[in-house]
Amino acid sequence: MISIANAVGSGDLGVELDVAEVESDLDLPYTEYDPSNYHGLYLRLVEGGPLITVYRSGKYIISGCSTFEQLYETNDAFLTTLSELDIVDAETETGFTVQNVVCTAQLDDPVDLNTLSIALGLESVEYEPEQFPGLIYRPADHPAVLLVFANGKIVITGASDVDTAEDAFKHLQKQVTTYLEQ
DNA sequence: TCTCATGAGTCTTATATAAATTCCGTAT
DNA sequence: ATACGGAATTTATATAAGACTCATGAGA
Repeated sequence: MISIANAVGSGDLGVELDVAEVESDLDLPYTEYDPSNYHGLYLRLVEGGPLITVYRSGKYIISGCSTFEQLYETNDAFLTTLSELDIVDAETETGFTVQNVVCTAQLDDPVDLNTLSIALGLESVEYEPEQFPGLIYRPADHPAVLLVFANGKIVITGASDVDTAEDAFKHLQKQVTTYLEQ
């Protein structure tokens, strides 16, 4: 009932890098390094696949994955590629961690966002339709942020695992059901 | 027929959300 | 000098506005 749209993870290679040099050493379908635009080196191991942003410090971010499996596989492939070029040791432990998961879900029915903002409690809601069509809900006891749209579509973001996102969504569903009954 | 204008329809961008990262500018 | 905020990236979501293309009509 909820599906992952984007998973983001980060790790640390533990070595300082000359990212311009790394870019030229790699033979990838996509690389981009333009310090005047951004100081991170962008890499894609697969065309159209997840994006890896590598920094001078050796820290890196992988984004654009639609499953955790793809995220970890991308991380493994990235480390393998780097170790083959002797940029890092094959045994490098990067402490790769999932940082954020963006999920989508759908409520059974359309919702009136003005009514819902009152039902959820104005203190935890931001809803300014002229600025953005979605209602922004930050549940007090769930570490995630939900975007609720009038047609019932939901975006859950800010959670570091799917269970947390799912709990937050279930909580929202319960609140919506309660408000419908009143 | 050719050119210009206007209309319609499509496409892009901005708006907002989270997280990691580093660097640059500003403010104290 | 230190501290802090904004910048770019990804992704779903939905609105509006502006940019843009193509067509058709009218006037010359």
